[in-house]
Amino acid sequence: MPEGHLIHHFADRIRADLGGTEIRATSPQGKFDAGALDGRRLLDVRAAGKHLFYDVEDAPAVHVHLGMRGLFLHHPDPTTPARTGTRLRLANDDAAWDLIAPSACDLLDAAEVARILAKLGPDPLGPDDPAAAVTALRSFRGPVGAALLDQSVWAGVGNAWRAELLFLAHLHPRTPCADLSADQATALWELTRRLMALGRDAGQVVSDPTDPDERWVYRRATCRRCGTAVATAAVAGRTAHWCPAEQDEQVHALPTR
DNA sequence: GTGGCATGGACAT
DNA sequence: TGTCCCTGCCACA
Repeated sequence: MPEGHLIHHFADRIRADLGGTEIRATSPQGKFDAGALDGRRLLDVRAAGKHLFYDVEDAPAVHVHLGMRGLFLHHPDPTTPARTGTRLRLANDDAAWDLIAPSACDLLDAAEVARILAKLGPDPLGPDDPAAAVTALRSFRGPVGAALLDQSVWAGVGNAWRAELLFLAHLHPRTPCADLSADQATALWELTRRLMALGRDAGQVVSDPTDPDERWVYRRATCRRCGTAVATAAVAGRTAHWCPAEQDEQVHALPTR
């Protein structure tokens, strides 16, 4: 679940529930020292790609990364007991938000936060910067299927989005980025922004707005559009899914640059 | 009950 | 490229 759209989704919800209020911070699991945050005001909750930051008044920032297995749990009743293994609970009188199994939950100073942000490429759910996004994608040395997972190219895309976006763009995951035309790269960026924004608001991957629970190729046996058996192979170390009938290897079909 | 896999990424090699 | 780490879910005994 935790690709960039969900991180933005949770940042929006947690900000709405807890932002601007004094929070109680605890670590039911005991693996995090919440003392520096407890009783202080939560100023903001920010998402950048797959990273989330809590800005707390007069305290270091909390950097959260869910990795593959982390999750946020919302409790409308803040007295609900936390499940065992809850790394961090932030609560006020109206709600509690629990963080489970993150790959990162650290207190960072401003320089360390800046260092993380500096490594990230344009975020499709951040301010629109098509020129930077297109340049980053087209100058990547490798296939587009690897570029989309590289957070320094675009920040927030994960394996599920990679599969669905490349399907909709008719791009084979092994298409070299150097072969992408500016128009293709721009179209892919715009598609990514549009769908990930729907995904952020819905709290799930949305690759067909008319049927948000469906996928075109990701983890499917057959292509939802044409029925061809979905092909899979590791691209950049993760399983890529594509429709061999609709996503040609573009070795010869070379677009204008 | 067990084992394998996974929507991620850091680090060693 | 391989290894490791955070846990949940599923298929299979």
